[in-house]
Amino acid sequence: MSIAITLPDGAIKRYETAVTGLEIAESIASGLRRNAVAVRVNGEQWDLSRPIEIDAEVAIITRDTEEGLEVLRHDAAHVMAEAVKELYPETQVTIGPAIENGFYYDFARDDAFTPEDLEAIEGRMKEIVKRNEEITREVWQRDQAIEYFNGIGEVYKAEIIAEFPADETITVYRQGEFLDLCRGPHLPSTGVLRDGFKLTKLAGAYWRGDPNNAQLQRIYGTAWSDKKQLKAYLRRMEEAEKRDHRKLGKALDLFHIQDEAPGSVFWHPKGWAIYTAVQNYMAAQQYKHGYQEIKTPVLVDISLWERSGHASKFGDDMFTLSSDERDYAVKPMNCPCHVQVFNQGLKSYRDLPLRLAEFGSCHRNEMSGALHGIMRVRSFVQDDAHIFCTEDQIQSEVKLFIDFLHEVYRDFGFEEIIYKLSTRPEQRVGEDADWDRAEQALEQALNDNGLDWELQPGEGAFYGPKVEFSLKDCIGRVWQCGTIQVDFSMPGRLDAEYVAEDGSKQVPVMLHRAILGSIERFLGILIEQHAGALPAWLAPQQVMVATIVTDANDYAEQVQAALHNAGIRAEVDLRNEKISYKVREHSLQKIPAILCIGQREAEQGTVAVRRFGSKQQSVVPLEQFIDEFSEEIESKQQFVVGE
RNA sequence: GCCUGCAUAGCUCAGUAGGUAGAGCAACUGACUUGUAAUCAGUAGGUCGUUGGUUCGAUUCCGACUGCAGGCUCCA
Repeated sequence: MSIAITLPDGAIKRYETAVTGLEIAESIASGLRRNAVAVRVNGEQWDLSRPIEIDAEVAIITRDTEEGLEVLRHDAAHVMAEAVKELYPETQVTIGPAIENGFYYDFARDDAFTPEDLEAIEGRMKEIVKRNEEITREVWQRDQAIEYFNGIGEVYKAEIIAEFPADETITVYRQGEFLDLCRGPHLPSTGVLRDGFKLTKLAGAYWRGDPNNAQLQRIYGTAWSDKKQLKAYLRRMEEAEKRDHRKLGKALDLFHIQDEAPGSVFWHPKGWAIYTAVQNYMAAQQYKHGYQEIKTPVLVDISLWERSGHASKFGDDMFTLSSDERDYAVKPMNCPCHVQVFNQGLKSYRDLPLRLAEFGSCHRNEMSGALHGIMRVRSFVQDDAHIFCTEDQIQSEVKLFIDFLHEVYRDFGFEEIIYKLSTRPEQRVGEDADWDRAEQALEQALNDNGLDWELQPGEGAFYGPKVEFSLKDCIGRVWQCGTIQVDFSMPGRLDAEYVAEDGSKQVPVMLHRAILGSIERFLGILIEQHAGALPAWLAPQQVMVATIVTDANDYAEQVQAALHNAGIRAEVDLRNEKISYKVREHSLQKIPAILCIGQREAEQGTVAVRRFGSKQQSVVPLEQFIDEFSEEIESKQQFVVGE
């Protein structure tokens, strides 16, 4: 018998007997063996120590690759579980996967883990790594495994295994005294994990993600190929946290939130300047793209929400109030109101597609634990719009919308967009045939645009499937911003109709769509994306005119007036302070341009320009600066480092 | 809503093994007229989130509440 092993470079190695990944790695280079964490055999991940007995394509997985890191992180979870079992034997283990940048493990235990426990666990993990326990794979019968785990009091593990088919064999991994159900692969021994890991946080998590189940204790950690990588990651996170919109919102005096209005934002002058800049931009864009802007009431009788179906599904999350013996809801969304506008007067097929847009002020009683800065609030404004169209027009409208969204995101400097298609949920309204067509229309539009999208089965809205467009915040959390949703149900429920070509009355299809989503959330992400240093067209203060001597005050005010005349947001700083003091302060405020004005500038009609992010100055005539800066605003240029 | 943690001056934070608190910056006053990331001196500023309890005495210990943070769940 001879086994042919094909390596990634096409080379073929022959072995007389079964060979392990570790042996193959060793035979290629000792460095490769040192960095090996697992092996890919015919596309499947295997343990390095598992004998390969047939001809196979084999690739060694090393610790510095994404795939290798995933193996390391998964092992870190197991080592953590072993440490927890050693320190707190009464604890039950449940599941512990690798995740982006790290891993977690969910434990069941009556006493809560404390931050001090975390240190102890991490210390024990290091010991386990030092012990370098061999990790071995064993194949068990399902029933044998259930019996074993129940026998040692690990009922969660037994429950997981009990869901496998009765005749299925399962794999368990043994390291020291610790035995865990696992598909693998795992490292040959705990020492291979090395020291690039750290436990980071403690959290509650429901068993199987269901709030009706017991709440487990989840310990998160991060793991990297070595300590250097770990430190680099921790430094990156530290840097990223400086971009947090809540910190910048305070430091740059943009907004605040206070106890009396949880989940609602108090916008300060500078924050509101950004807000209006964004909203005005969107209004102009929507007009350009064939939308008509409307405004609908915030307080609407509850009966409308009962007819639309929102009251029964979201009643608990709606703010309601009574007055003059009528019950009202503070609108949580705009669509039923937009249908009311559509319903005024008789509509013809010639009116379609009809695109109604609104900066709709919405309130939702979000759970207290869900609130997050200005990203997740109870009071927000959507750049909402509803497109009333025929079924034939869905495809092209969705395509137009995606192009529109891309144009907007590009202007704001967003390159990385996450696309998701969410399909029919269990609790829904409408016919399955309609859902079929709606889902296909969205999928088709995504594919026509050549986008790389992810399917989220069952995550659609109750009235229709949706495409979500998400962006990441400073530490990589994903937030949904844009969306487009196909709705075959609500127009009918709310009696919308139009006269078709043949004179018959038809129910239009409604597309719900938003590009920014919640303006509040979008601004939070925008602030983080730019670390507070917004490009000139969005900066709340675009130019600061700072005097060097009081003799230049008059000229500085003339400069400010000239900037105002050119439509530039400019402030003037006449304080009796040194110019370096003013430069420092306005630089910390991340103002795009500081114009320093001294005796010379006053005499020559020039300005000394210092752009944010640069230590250079250039002295130019005032008119030239205004022209160039206006052009920069006009073209929505991204952040520019000055000459 | 659930789990864990946190709440001290306008901001960032220190502190009290239980005896009603301190720094830097900001603010205010004065001096300095200044050329590109902090001029100097002085003054003022806090019911230590709210509320019960233990105690001779609570900002500190315990409980409740509110809010915030990180997760979980939810997200029309």
